[in-house]
Amino acid sequence: MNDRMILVVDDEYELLEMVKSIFERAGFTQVLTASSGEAALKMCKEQMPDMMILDVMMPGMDGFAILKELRKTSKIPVLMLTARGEAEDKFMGFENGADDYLLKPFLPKELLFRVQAILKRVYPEKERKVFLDAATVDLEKAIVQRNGEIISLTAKEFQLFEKLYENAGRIVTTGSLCQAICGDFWQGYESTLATHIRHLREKIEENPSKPVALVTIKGIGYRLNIKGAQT
Amino acid sequence: MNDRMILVVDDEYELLEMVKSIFERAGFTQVLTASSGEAALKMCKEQMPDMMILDVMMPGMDGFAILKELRKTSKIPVLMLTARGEAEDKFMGFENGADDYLLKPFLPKELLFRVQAILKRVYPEKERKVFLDAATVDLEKAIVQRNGEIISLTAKEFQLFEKLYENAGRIVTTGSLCQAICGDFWQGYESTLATHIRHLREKIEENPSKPVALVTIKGIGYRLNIKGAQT
DNA sequence: AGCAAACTCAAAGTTGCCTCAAAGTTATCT
DNA sequence: AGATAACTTTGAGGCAACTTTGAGTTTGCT
Repeated sequence: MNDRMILVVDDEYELLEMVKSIFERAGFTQVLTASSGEAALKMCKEQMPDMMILDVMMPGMDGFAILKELRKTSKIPVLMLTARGEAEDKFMGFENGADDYLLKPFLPKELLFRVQAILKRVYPEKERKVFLDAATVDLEKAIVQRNGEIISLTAKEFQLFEKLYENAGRIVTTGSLCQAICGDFWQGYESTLATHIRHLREKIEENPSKPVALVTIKGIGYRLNIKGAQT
Repeated sequence: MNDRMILVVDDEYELLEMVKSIFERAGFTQVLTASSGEAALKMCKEQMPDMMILDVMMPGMDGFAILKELRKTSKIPVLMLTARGEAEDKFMGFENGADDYLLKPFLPKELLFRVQAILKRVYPEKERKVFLDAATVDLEKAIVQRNGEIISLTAKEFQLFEKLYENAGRIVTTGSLCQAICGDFWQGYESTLATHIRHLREKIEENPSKPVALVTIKGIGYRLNIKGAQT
């Protein structure tokens, strides 16, 4: 879904992989990594990523030096990762042109949210709205508009809708949907999924019992019908 | 965004670029540079900048000479940069018509702050007001107007509101808000944040227990809804 | 120093999302 | 048509997150 290119820079292999997987799990398809300042700067020139995640503490060229060098030629947004001891240095990072910073250790959710906030701010997209038969869903704000009324989606409902929207017009299996909501070990979650489907229908359908947009494909799964694209 | 035109005058390329990037990162879109007194004076005539940053120590025409010459024709505000040794000269600068001075080396934040203070003083802006569902917040004065009543915000409440306002319409994570208020080591501050949220709601909401403007996004953070931009 | 306002934090109270099960309904197959 | 499997619908319980209150501490002002 999210096709922005992200460059993660850190000397620790562990952290590099962790951050990379956080983004990949979130649907980012282009995640580059670099383990030194030199490599990072080179990659920046060649690949032109949309955003950089930069660890401050690195041997050789540290995060600040990299940032300073980078700023001579590029304005791409940077989020810095700093450890506890480096507290006051971080101000330097901010003033030198970092867009945000995060203290280690951090929650994956926190990192994702901040990166997405920066991306939205720097590359303002047109509204990501999905038009359905009876309602309109705003993917930015996770809200539904129906009859002028504004209804907000819960976390699970939103995940569910996103998964369906990614495959709009096509059938999505029950297992696939369960996985999108509750992760890998979803066996036995089917009945709960049904409840979420119900709740989502109550928000996006004119008549939840006679669904038009989110239809059941018996024995297989569900399909979301959106307006403007039909098959 | 700040669209005031700023002219930076210095003979050192490094400093020139640094100052320029400080302003550009802060949202200034028109930053000119000049590396000699002659060039600076010429630019002043042609471009009519709104403000000048002037280094005292320069070969040829020094800062004082430039300022003296400038004042024959212009009243634009000037902030002078002086090195430590030139401390007493500062009085000369002041008397010659400088609006402020700053000792090198300085923190970018400090420079920005002073420049913005001067700009506000010299070019008083229209009111920066935020309209909410039940109240109006004045960002200059840090006060809230509701039902004709005037309520002032405390420091933390104001910081909190500013952070939310910067991201108006978007979700701001709890961590981000804590960070904005109490700095870096915010883990464990969440419950205090909740209290500030409560107090802020008591000031800006009609019914703090049924918030309309400052809404909770369960599990993630909060969002500020402002009037005039909504869908 | 003394006071008031602001801040912090913990503890109790509340909300609402998620889950799951049980009963009802619909589609499909023979 | 009847049987069966799949899906729908409802409701109740649990739990984590959020709210609210109050009391203690700090801060800033006179």
